[in-house]
Order: sequence, then C-alpha cells, then structure tokens
Amino acid sequence: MSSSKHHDHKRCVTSALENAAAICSSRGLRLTPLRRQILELVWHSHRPLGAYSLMEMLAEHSGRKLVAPPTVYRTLDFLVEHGLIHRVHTLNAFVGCSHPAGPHSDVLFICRECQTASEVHSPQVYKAIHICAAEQQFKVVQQMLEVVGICAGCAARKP
Amino acid sequence: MSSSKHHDHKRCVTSALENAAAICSSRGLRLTPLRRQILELVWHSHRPLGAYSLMEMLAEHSGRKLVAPPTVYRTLDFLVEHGLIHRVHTLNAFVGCSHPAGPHSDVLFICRECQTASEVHSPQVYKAIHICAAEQQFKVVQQMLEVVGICAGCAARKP
DNA sequence: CCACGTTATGTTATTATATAACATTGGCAA
DNA sequence: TTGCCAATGTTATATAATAACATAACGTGG
Ligand SMILES: [Zn+2]
Ligand SMILES: [Zn+2]
Ligand SMILES: [Zn+2]
Ligand SMILES: [Zn+2]
Repeated sequence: MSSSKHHDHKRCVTSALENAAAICSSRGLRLTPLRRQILELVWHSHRPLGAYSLMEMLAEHSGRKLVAPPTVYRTLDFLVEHGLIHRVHTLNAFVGCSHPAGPHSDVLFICRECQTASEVHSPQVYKAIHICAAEQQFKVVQQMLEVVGICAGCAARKP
Repeated sequence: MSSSKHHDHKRCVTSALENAAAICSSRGLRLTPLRRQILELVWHSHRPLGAYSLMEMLAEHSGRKLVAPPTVYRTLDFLVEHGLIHRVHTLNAFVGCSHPAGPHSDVLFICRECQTASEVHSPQVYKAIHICAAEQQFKVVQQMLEVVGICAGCAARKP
C-alpha cells in the first residue's frame, strides 16, 4: 500500500472518498456502494491498477461475489467520466485523480521502477501544448499527458 | 489510404522506406523483407494501425501466409526500438515516425474523428515538460505525448 | 566449402484486456 | 402501485499481447 514517498496514505483515501461524495452530491450523481468500493480500491495506492486486479481485490476485500468484467468496466467508466479517476493508457490501468474538482489538464509522471503515478498540474505545459495545438489548428478534447521515467525515490535508491 | 490532408502520400512511404534503409545500414541493423513489409504497411496511411490489422494486411498484400501474432509483435518491437515507428498507447496501435533519425521528443495529435495522428516536434512543450519533471526530480526516460482531439480537416467538415 | 554460433522467423498455446447483448434488480416519482 | 430509468448481473465473445519452444537464415572463422 501507499507510494514510494512516505506519507499518511489513509488521508489520501479518506479525502478522495469525501471529495467524491461531495462531487456526486453536488452534481446529482449516485455514489453507489459498488462505485465507492471500486474508487476506494483504486486509491489503494498511488500505483495504477488494472481492471482485472480490481475485480479480484473487490472479491477479496468486500466479501462480494466476484463481479464480472462488464460491471467493473462500467463502474470505472463512470468514475473516469466524472473525473474521479484517470485511465492510464501506458499501463492499461486506472489511478485516482488527486484533484477531482479541477479542470484535468495535467501531466502524469509514471515511474517505471515502482509504478507510482503522480499527477502534476502545470500551467506551463498546458499552455505549451495548447499553443502547439493551435498552430496545427487542432482542437484539444482530452488531455492527460503520460510521461514515463524514474521517480526521485527510485533514483535515490538505485545510484 | 492517405490522411485527411491531401498530399502525395506515396512520397511519405518511399521516403520512410529510404530513411529506414539508411538508418539500418548506418547502424548495422537488418531491414529484412518482413520488417520492410510491415513498415510499409504501417505507413499505409497516417492512421495508427493495430497489430492484428497489420497481420491481416500482410497476408492480403504480400501473398505471404498469415503470420502469427508473435512474429508481428517482434517486428513491431524492432521498429519501435529503433525509432522507425511509434506505439500509440491511446489506440493500442502503431504509426510511422515522421523523422526517425531525430531525438523523438514529440507530441502526437490524434484526431478522434478520422484517427489521423500527426507528430509535431515542439521544443517549447519539450522544455515545459522537462522543467516540470525537474521540479519533481523525475527523470524522463521515454516521451511521446499523445493528445486527443479534432484535427483541422475534421473541424472544417463538421461545423 | 563446412561447421558453428547468432539472429530472425515460425508454431502452438495461453494470458490479458475489453466489449456486446440481453436479463434482472432497485430507487424513485407520477 | 405502477411504471420508468438507472444500475448491476450474466453469458459469451472480441481484441490485444506474450510465453515457450522449434526451425530457418545469415554470417564468420576454419
Ligand atoms: Zn497517498
Ligand atoms: Zn519509482
Ligand atoms: Zn503521407
Ligand atoms: Zn480528423
């Protein structure tokens, strides 16, 4: 559990669940038990998790009978659609969004050693991308830039 | 065949094949018939193609017997490894690299209407990403930023 | 030329990821 | 309550990727 950086990860989880509840409430969305459980599992750590891992974890942790893939994917789709989690294409996986209320124009730094994915909001990158897009007359619809490399923690451990 | 922008696509293909031959030659790599054929098929258009589509196209176009997935993936791995094509994670697909000799720090604009993927080299974006990474003490290993949206051509067609 | 090590390709089977199509349930409001 | 709609369940299948091992092609020293 938790990421490479030592921190009180329970706070991440409770905060994520509280945010989700608030957002769903304010938007008239239903944060059902299944959605809540899967969101909590996605937040198990800062490592993106695949749909099938989540399926298995759900069966183990919640006592619930093994749900089938469509159920998990539908729930993940819901969470992605409303910005509570992000899909990580590089890993075919999902990770919790660290600022679900915001505009979601971020860079996701993915460590190829420890798989930790950290989301960084960078107006500079955002601006540069949009300038570049404008030059191509390209209209950006969805933006989650995935950058693969080595995180600070892993770089320190492996000198 | 070809992309949304009208252009002499045959030139794209011949140029890509010539570049590949030169690069392989200079690096002591073997551009075997299979590799050459698959590279040519990837360059069939500017739309990224999946491995299985390439398999089928290979069987149709080259008269060759249907090759199995591992063969295609190995060949694609070779082409990716040496920068002749790019893997497009957003689409689980592959697209030809438009400047295979370069440093490959680019933005790939993917049109969700016509699937055309156009690679743009932007020092500004590159710089912004690396500044952002440096702030996180994150060491970038691999960078191909995929941005999904609507290309100029499709925007013009659908007002 | 041959024998040999290396690289490339072939083959079979399996794993991993994702969706289609339809059935059932549960909340909620007329 | 009845009836709708959203959510979840179920079954089957599509799509993407790899493991493990077999054979073929290439080049190099003898
Ligand atoms: Zn945390
Ligand atoms: Zn790491
Ligand atoms: Zn072209
Ligand atoms: Zn387009």
